[in-house]
Amino acid sequence: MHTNILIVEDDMAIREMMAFSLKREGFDAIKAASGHEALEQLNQVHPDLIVVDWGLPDMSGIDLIDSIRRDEVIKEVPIIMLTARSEEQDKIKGLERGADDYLTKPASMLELMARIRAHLRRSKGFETSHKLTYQDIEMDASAHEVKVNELAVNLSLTEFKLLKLFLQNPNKLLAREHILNHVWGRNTFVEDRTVDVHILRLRKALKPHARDKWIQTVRGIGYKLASM
Amino acid sequence: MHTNILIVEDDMAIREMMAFSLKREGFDAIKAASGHEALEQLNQVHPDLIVVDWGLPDMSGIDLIDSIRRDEVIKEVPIIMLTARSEEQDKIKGLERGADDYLTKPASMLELMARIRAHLRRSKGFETSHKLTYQDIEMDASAHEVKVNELAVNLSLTEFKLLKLFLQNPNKLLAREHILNHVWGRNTFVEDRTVDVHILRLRKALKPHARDKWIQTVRGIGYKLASM
DNA sequence: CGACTCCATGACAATATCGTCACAAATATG
DNA sequence: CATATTTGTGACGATATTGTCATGGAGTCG
Repeated sequence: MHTNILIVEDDMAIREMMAFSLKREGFDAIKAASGHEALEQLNQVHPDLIVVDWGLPDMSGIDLIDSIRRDEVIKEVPIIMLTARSEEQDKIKGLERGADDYLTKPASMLELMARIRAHLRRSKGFETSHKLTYQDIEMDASAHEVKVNELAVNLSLTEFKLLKLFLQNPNKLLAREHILNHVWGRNTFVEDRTVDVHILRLRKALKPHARDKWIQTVRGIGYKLASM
Repeated sequence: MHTNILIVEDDMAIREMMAFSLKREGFDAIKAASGHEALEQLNQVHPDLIVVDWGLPDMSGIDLIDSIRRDEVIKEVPIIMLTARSEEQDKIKGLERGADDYLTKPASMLELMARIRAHLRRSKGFETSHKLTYQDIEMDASAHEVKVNELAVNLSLTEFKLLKLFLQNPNKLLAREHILNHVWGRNTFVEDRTVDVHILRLRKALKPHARDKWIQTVRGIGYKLASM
């Protein structure tokens, strides 16, 4: 079976050396020299792991990670950041923003390979059960079913996606911006207020079967799923 | 929700420092000073993540990893190795043998915390909450929650940001100028006195649940969060 | 002890934000 | 094709939040 690894690195020498090492180890290397090239590649292939250089000619590696993590399809892919800087703050920023690992250049190819294998070992056999629950709310994402207190609830598609997002982030505050990106997608132009209306509809749909106030309003920011 | 982290480290100073940092960030730290102590602990609790020192008095950290990975119940737990040696061969051996990550001592606590959160994000499927605490005050920024003495406190957005700034700089004197820049932003035109009013409101909000005087006035300059 | 500066506090008006409804357009359903 | 359902948006009243001011009190200094 093929294991595809995407290398995003503008320095040709390093890029080719990494590709060579990867092939030596039996992986398939996909190459990109810039952030936009990487995004183009990602429209075609869904790699098993991505190695990203911090400093790219057109965008920061962090921005690229943001884009990937916001894409519903590929957001689960492990990402290893690579950088010439060794400042601790960069490392921490990278890890906080969604990178899974962080290496400082000049990186040892052997260590990079070892870390790649460690991450792949994890993500293989990664089976997400499509059941999500929070208290009395049960969702079977693959069957597109929602139950509250064992009673089936009928939700429109948007309401369903909205509830799914909440169930994936229980007790977390979700900004309207964030909700828009994840439920409607990044390139759609929808008013902020629209979120409110759909929250209202979701609340109405959940209300009959259970106690109210599952979705709380955080004034000035957004909403969160929480028990009061 | 509790997130248990097992620290396996024979050096007491390092072990306690790590435990302290973990608690500060809202994790529950379990401690073990040797391999056998670790295995005993693992019979009782199933931690969400394990930090293992390479050199233990009774067994090598690698042997401990082997034991863990052979146990059907806990073998999935993420493991971060920590070592005084920086030899590349050790790193690679550790990663090949089942560690998920590898840090060289003296490790920065901030980097360790960032990596811990990155691994938990993977294994738990969502962001771990990032907590700030100072004495009886607890703030979970991602959930937008503040508790004083375990009791929830309702804060407006400005009050929340203000308290967050204080919690990020405990015991530090913050000038009004500085507060304005960080809470209101650099390009907003707000009177200095406005800070005073919001300090007042924040004090009022915190007061009912706990002893007063957390936020002290420093005449002529600003305020600071400090215990008297 | 004055004289002065600086801060705490309450009141208030302006503003921002939210919940809700109604409606029209888009889409699905039969 | 006719009829539901879903979806996005504007409007508007209710409510929370916010910035500013006025006032009195506390702190500081010679």
